Amino acid sequence: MAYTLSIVKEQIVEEVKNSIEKAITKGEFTLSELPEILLETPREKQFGDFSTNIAMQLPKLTKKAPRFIAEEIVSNFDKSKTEVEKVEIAGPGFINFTLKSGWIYSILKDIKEMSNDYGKTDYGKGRKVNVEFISANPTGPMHMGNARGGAIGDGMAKVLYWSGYEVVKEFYINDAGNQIEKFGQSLEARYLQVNGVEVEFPEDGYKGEDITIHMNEFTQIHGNKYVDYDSRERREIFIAYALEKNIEKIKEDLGGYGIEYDVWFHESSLYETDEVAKIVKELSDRGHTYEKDGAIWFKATDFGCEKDDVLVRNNDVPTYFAADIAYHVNKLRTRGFDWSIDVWGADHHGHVARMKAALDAIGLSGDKLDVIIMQLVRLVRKGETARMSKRQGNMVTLSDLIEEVGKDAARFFFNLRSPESHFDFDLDLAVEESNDNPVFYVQYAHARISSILRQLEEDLSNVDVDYTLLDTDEEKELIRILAELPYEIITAVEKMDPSRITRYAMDVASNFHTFYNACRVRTDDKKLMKARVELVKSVRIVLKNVLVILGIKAPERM
RNA sequence: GUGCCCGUAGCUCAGUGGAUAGAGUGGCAGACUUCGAAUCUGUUCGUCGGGGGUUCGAAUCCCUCCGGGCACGCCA
Repeated sequence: MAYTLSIVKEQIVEEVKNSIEKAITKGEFTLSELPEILLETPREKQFGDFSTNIAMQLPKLTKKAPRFIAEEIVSNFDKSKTEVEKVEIAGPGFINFTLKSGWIYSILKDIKEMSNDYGKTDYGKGRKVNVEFISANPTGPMHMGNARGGAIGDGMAKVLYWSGYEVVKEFYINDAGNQIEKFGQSLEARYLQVNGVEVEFPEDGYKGEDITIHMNEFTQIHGNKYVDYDSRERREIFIAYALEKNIEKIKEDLGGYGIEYDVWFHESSLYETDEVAKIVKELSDRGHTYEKDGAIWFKATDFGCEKDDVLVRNNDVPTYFAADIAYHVNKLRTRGFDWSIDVWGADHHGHVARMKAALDAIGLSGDKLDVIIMQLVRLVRKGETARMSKRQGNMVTLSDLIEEVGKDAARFFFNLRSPESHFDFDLDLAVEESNDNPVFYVQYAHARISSILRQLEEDLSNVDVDYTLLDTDEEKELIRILAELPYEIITAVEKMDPSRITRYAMDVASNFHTFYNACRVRTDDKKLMKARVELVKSVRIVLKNVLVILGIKAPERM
């Protein structure tokens, strides 16, 4: 999967290295270690196709002026080994390369050959990575924060896959622990109320209407016979019933949101297999725990954390933290993932350091875990921010959102900003201006191309393709953007930010629309027309691939 | 109080050591007898939160202060 662009860049980097070595051989300067040579694309066209700042990196190491070094590199640079036409020194010591005009056209050949795979690389070398996201509590429906996590997590999984990783998408079902207890108490109270028994509702219980609905339906099916049951027993029955319903609903909603998981991992399974107890014992055996006030503590402070944390409470019930350690050990050791990426809300950021510390303590490197912390979504309604709480039951659910703004818009919108940006979701605006949503801008470009290709049915198969006819600024600029796709995807992986792909999509669409208004595809000049048809086809491939990554439809008509 | 995230155009955000800080949106002025005007073109808009420092060069790195969010539990 060697793309034209990477070959062209590599040649230049190699030749810059050679030039520096030649200068050293001639005794112009000395250098113990050569820093990495980076080629960047200059903002201004006048500075050529690529530039490097290497001459400005070297003064410290060589004790020579940057311009002197730049001149040495340029005078030793052998253009014939590259696609370079012109080398210039500019500003404080930039070396700017202008390429021969024909080089970009082979990008179009790359795209045509790889088609639906264009953009894929072997960057990840098949390393196994687990992406865990949303992992909403199954005690109720998913909310807008989960929607953001879903768009980010699924997008992240896609760019990893496109970069040559072996990816597993996973949902961690928190079906154990304290909140399940509360869930059971809430269900029980509603059941009794539904059946005419006056009881007080638990103060910190789940107040959402969904709890009552569950128990209404349950009563219709099973009647009121549980009124006289043992409390503990009936709670378990209610929990099992409602949990299954909720998980079903979560799967259904996520299907409507375009997200399919490979693995649904039950927290409760970690207790069934005793993995939680085993991991606590393993930490103890390694000497990283102690007892205090009847509880077992993890010595997180030994691993750079600010305070220690409880693993097992004084009532012998393990904490969520203990289960989470067992879960990550299960991912990284039992199942052998090389890398675990979790998407968490900002309210959990304090958990990151101790989680990594625990993995270090267990002898697995905490570096194998990366957590994408996304800032919380704040809901704005009628200009006012609304607090959302599952227990208060006043939230906007994922299915509400999809119903109002549509799957594509929601997916696009939640991947518009980088995860760490604070995000105000103005519901009124999203509903009211849904036609102005940028998702349509990108989809429109795809539909427009499809329309063009539908209409240009004239048989051009006898005409040879001559890409060099595509020589306007708009055409060349468009081709350059198309060439970036594989690197944009890799950058999204490196920065752990799939929203880069959304912005890239808009960039492609924008350049296409500009081209469309400047150049006519249908012309009397059949050779030119053929070349433009091929260009337009390439744009469609890139748009489609990008929309696949984002989980958004690429419509042929709209 | 301590830790983390954020502060860039009227608004929403890119840019995290390079050249004259960019998009979208809004405002203004234009472009369809011609491949889809859900589009395009031009134009307006900046104490990069304030101050100090590091260096050839800082929105970007360091220090400090201000403002907003989150966390600091034997909750998850």
